[in-house]
Amino acid sequence: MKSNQVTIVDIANELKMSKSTVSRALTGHPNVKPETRAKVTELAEKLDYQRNMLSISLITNKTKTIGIVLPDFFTSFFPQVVVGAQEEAARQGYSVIVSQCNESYETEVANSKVMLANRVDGVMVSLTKETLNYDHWKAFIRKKIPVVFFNRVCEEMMVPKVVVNDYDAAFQAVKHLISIGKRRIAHLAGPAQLVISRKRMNGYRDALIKNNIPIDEDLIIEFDLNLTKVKMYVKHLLGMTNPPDAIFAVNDPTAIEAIQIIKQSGKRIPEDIAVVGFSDNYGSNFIEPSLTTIAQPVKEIGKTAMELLLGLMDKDISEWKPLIKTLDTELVVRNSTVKQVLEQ
Amino acid sequence: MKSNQVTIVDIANELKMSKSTVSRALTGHPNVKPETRAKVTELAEKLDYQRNMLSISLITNKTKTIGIVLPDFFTSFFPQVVVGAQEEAARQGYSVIVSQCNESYETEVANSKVMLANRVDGVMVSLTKETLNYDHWKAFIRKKIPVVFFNRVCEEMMVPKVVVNDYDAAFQAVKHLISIGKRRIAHLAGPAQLVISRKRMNGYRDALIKNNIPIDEDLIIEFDLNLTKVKMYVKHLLGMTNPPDAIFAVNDPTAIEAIQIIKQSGKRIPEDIAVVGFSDNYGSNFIEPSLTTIAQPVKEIGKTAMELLLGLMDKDISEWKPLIKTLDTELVVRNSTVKQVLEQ
DNA sequence: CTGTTAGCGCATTCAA
DNA sequence: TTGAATGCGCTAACAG
Repeated sequence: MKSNQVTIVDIANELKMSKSTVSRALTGHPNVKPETRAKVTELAEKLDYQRNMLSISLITNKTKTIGIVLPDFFTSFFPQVVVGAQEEAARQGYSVIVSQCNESYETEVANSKVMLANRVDGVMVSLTKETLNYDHWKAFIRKKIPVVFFNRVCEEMMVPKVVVNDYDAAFQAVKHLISIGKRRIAHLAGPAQLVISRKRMNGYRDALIKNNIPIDEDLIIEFDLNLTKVKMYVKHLLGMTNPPDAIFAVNDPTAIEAIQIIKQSGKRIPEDIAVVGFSDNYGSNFIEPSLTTIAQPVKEIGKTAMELLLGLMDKDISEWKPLIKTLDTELVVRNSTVKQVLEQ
Repeated sequence: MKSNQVTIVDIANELKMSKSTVSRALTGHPNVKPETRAKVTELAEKLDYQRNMLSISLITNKTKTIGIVLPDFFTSFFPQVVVGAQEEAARQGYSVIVSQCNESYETEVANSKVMLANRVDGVMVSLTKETLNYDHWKAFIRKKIPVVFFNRVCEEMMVPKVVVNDYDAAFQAVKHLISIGKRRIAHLAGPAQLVISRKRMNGYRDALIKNNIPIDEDLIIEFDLNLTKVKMYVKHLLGMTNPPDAIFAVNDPTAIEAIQIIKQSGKRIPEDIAVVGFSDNYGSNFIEPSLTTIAQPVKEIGKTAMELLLGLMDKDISEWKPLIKTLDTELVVRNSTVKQVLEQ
């Protein structure tokens, strides 16, 4: 089936000149008579000629396409990261191809193959909660295709990463709980294979220790982020003989789930039990009580990761520095810890 | 810069055979001695050979890539559509390239150019709220690149579309409000250039008429979906001498915004004023009171649109039928209209 | 069964 | 300033 798109040959024939001249005229090559260039560009415009990036990619071995691989598309977090990343990519003349993995390691591997097949010039990756093996990403490095991790990063790979100050943020969140008088602070933690889970956990532990509050391992529940399990955990916590007076959740969806269970139980938030989340997802400001949480600079994470990635583009692999950018977060205090004065 | 990826030539040289034999062995061509094929595939495996889709695309004039252009990534709606679409695309061996437009017409045009430059085999489009000119999409048809609209469709283009029964759903929603005793039902409507806005508006009007309730134009507020304006509108409605006893909002974010304003005003939901939204977005089930809304089969919308699009792939343009698929929605009754019995 | 050749659309030598 | 020739990696048509 013949192409329906106009090619350089079409223009050359029409204008009775060589393809190379047309090509030069179209690519802004200096050695073209202005008059010739005018004729060519005019006809190209008229015919709605579009350069075939495929052939150029074949020649240059560059596709000007960046792959973004995400663990999920469920909350507002990752889509917003994509927005930031895409803007930056567009600014630098790159397109973006996105795929999400439904938090499945196998899908992640499959998606990495898609990126390879599409000959992306680089990938921006956030790992699924299942991912423990990184061979599929190491293969990119072997092929000299740069990889940048963000949010859910791979510690053992020496590549650029964009993260937030998870440890500090968690520390601040727990400190905030302590400052409002809470002492038995539970932690609904993410799976230990995720670096962010461990960092938030450490921030939690250290905040307690620094404030001379003994750590009660019974108040720490680590789980796989499967939200259906939160109900059971929260009920368990509430039913303890010495129940917690606060919960620090590893992320907002977990915190939101927890809030609903606590409300059903009849306990008051924050008086009986305060709740803090992480990320300031969509919805966290209008759940009742509104959720105190750690706001991440979502779009900036995407933008920064893309900048880091594109920065490696023209460099030799020997110059790839495993730079780690740590962005700042902000504790957003809402009603789930401190009742706010209603503003009109 | 030489490619770092293994090519067929590399394998052919290593094995001292012709490139065509290697190619045949790798593509599953029947006329290859099993022994030869074994040798080739083994070496390909070992060298981590990856077919360069670029050259194949150049030959076949097909990229096996579908573009998805969305108005925004703000709510959970469009990302979920992408998930459905991507799954179906992957199933049929296609990749997907996504871009979102921040509800800007100009960005939509720019994104359409990106899709063209990337030589997508087809596009799945939902229009921005600003879009009134469709030349950029008509250009696709001229180039024989199929276009399928979904959700925010273009009426004047005769191409396949995937929508939900917006009219019926709106009708049901308003009928539901009437059934619980509401009579002065306001409508926060979307901009008239969006077909979905008009259909929902018509469903709203007809439901009132069918139930012998006079339409009060003062209760109908059409706006550009800019959420910051909702506060003003709702306050205006609440301040009327004869205020509405219900609000039907064109989408969930609007309804959620409305609920918050109403709560601040001290009015009770649903006793004083009931609220219904549209789409069942993330968050609608946990806002308080939880939002009665119309649930859309989000992933199925994506899947269906992709099926329709891929169905056109091998067909001649003369066979493209402007099929319109209308998917069913479901009224989800929650506390913003009828207080539910708490389930444990 | 395997090798040879041509060509997809373009940019880029080298010649003129 | 322009034209002709080469090749990016691969498949397919044509010979053996």
